[in-house]
Amino acid sequence: MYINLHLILLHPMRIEDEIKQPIFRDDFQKAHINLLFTASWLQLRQAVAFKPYGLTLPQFNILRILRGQHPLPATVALLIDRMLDKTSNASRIVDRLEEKKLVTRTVCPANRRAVDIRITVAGLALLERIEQDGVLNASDLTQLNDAEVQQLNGLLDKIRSGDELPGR
Amino acid sequence: MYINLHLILLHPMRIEDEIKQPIFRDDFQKAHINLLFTASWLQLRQAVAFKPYGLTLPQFNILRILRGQHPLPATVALLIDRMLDKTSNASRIVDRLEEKKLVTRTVCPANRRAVDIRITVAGLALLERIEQDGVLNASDLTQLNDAEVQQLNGLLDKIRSGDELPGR
DNA sequence: TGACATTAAATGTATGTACATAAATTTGCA
DNA sequence: TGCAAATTTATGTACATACATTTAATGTCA
Repeated sequence: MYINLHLILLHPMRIEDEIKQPIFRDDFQKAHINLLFTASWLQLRQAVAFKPYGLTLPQFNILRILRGQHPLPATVALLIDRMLDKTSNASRIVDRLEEKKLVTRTVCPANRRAVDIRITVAGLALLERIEQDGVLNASDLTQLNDAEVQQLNGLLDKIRSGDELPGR
Repeated sequence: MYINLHLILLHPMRIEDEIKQPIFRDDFQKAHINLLFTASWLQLRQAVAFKPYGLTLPQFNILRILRGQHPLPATVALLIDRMLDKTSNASRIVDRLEEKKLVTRTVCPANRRAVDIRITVAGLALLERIEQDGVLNASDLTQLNDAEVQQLNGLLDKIRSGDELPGR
């Protein structure tokens, strides 16, 4: 039930082998934990890969959204709309990118409530360097072949299909 | 590439249908995002389910570890060892459980560096109530059948197999 | 014994998430 | 026109993660 993440990160093995509580109730429970655990594993690998560049994952993602817009600006509302998690706080992530001179913030002249956010030359250069170093490829699912990846996508889509959030 | 979590939470659909950037580079990239995304989806469902009980997920997990030890105490070191993420801060999560009178902290008489942490009667009662209300089952992978769940476990195990963390 | 290393927990700092609220601007309509 | 509602961003609080450092107690060994 409870797993030591860093141990597995360094010495990958089947999830049973790291479980302290003896067994899972059933394969469903195992899959549930396995899913959360594998996602953490991927995220930690990514975070470690980005660390040498002084970026966190959310900061990297926002930079990429901004590059997608470049040379047009993005507003905070656009960033929120495109981020993985809608409720996270784009304003403060942009604060940190601004401190590092990777983005600029200017009041939108057409609508003074809004803020135009633009990636800087330094921001573009940093993204390019990260991509040229192959940081993204390092965290790919290289252990799976094409058929397996398609299977996985089907299963994950199915998990989220056909039901509503209970009690809301 | 970037997905609106809360929309999907309320209206599950295939992951392509929520993507703002037009397409994935390939099925591998899609599976990567799909995995992170589905795990967030499960976690958010769980967090929402625990909210009425005034617990966060890490707090709930630590309570369960403590019940597993009960009536013996656990040390902070034992909690860290059994938690999903070894580097998270068990001390401060125990702080919050202690404020809610769900656990007690006493200096270990045999080793005054260590702290004995025990679940209280109120803590045990809360766990029982949560489980009787079926909160755990609500977040199961009910959309999959037995064969699919086994397939999923195999694929997830395979993702983490056979390589080391690059550059560490 | 006493100096030094080791261990266990707590604390500090930076970041991010989740959620509520505030502040400024714009919109819309009586 | 003028005032309420809506929009856009920023801020505040609580909690958690990640990582470094501190504090206290114990262990080791010359």
